[in-house]
Order: sequence, then structure tokens, then C-alpha cells
Amino acid sequence: MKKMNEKIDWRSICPISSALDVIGDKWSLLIIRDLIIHEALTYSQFLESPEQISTNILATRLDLLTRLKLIERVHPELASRNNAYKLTKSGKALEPVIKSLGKWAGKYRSI
Amino acid sequence: MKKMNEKIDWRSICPISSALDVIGDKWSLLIIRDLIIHEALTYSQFLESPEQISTNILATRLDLLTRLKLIERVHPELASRNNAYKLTKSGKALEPVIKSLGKWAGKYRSI
DNA sequence: CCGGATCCGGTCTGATACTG
DNA sequence: CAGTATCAGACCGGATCCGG
Repeated sequence: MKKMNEKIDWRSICPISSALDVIGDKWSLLIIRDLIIHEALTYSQFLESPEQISTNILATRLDLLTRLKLIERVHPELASRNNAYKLTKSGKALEPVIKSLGKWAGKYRSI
Repeated sequence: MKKMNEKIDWRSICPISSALDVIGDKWSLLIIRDLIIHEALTYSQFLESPEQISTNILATRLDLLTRLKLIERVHPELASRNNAYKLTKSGKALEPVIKSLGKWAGKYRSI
């Protein structure tokens, strides 16, 4: 551990390491972005996203995000066919993060 | 360093995709976090971070972030020895993103 | 068809050793 | 101190296959 003698609030920044399994992955964030925009999406609807995620990657990410409880099935009682995914409460709570990220990108990474 | 995936550039359309070049990578984000906290750090100081980045990864990430103009050398006129890195203006502008991410992690991901 | 699972070549990662 | 070189293994992603 490093010394903590700064003015910035360390505790609001340090948990970043724990968030890395979510935001440290490109595809996971894109899935969350899509769900923020569209509320609920099926497996094949994710595949239609412009970024062209491949099926195996999508499957592993959906599984990961489900186990992390950031997303969940819209109708858990149904079979997988035509079942959609939506954000959980903690998944929705990422919206400010994604929005501030989008704001930054629009300002500093526009072409 | 070469581009990792040279396909159709959807990043020009979606700002989030464009931002994922930076924050879609675990180590890049940690480097930026460290620089937000410490203002300026040398190569070996990065290596002391608790996450234990390895030397080759650190070198490639510092190079990537420099080329993206998110970080820069504190004394460009000096040789690399004892030279530190700091955030550029656009790098600093990521602070709100990182803070909101930290806030989310602190609330929804137990430390 | 839909929601994945499996296979496989190629790329990237990261621990370690090494160099100026 | 600030990086390279190396190399095995993990991971990505495209194609294909499979169960319901």
C-alpha cells in the first residue's frame, strides 16, 4: 500500500481496481451501453450492434455480466429462446459513468 | 505499436467506442488513476503500484497513452532517466469519469 | 431459425531475464 | 532507472456445429 497523504479523496478512487472486471473489458461496456440505450435486448439483437461482437464472446460476456449481477434475464421463467437481457439496479447505476465517458470522448476524442 | 484491430472504424460514430481505446484496457486506466492521484510518476514508481504491472506492459501502455496524448513527459528535454509522466489536459479531463466509476464501485462492489 | 457451444489459427498478455 | 527480448500460455474472433 502506498502512503495516503494527498488532498484528493482516495476512497472514491481506489475501488477502481474492483471495477476492472467490468469496465476493463471493451465488450462488457458496450453491452451495458446498448442496454442503457435500449432497455432490453435479445442475444441476436446484440449481434446486430455495429461493433460486430462474435457469438462466443457475446455468450461469455453475457454470462459474466449475469454472474456479476449487472444484467439479468427479462423473463427468468422462460426458456432461453426469445428471452432478453436487461440491466439490474447496479447495472443501471453505471449510466453516469458511461455518460461522463461519452462526454469526455465527444470533447477530446472527436475526429 | 500497431493498431490492434483494423476494421471498420465505428469509433468515429459512437463516442463510447472511441473511448474504449483508452478505458477498455485495465492497465491504461490504472495508470491514469495513479496519475490523477500523484500528479507525476516515474517508470519505477508505476511499478510500485499494488496491482503489480509488469515492465513490458507498462512500457507499451505508457507509449500508447503518450501517442493518444493523454499523458506526456514532465521534462521533454531530458533523457528518459529520472523523467516522469504526467497527465495532459485531455488526460486530466478523465478525472470525472474515474471518480464516478469509483463512486459506483464503492457502492455496488464491496471492497 | 434462435441461443449458444466448440474448434482453431492467430494475436496479445505478462512473468522473467536481460541490457544500456 | 528505464526500458527490451523472449516465450509459453491466455484470449480473441471467425467459422461451424448443435439442441430445442
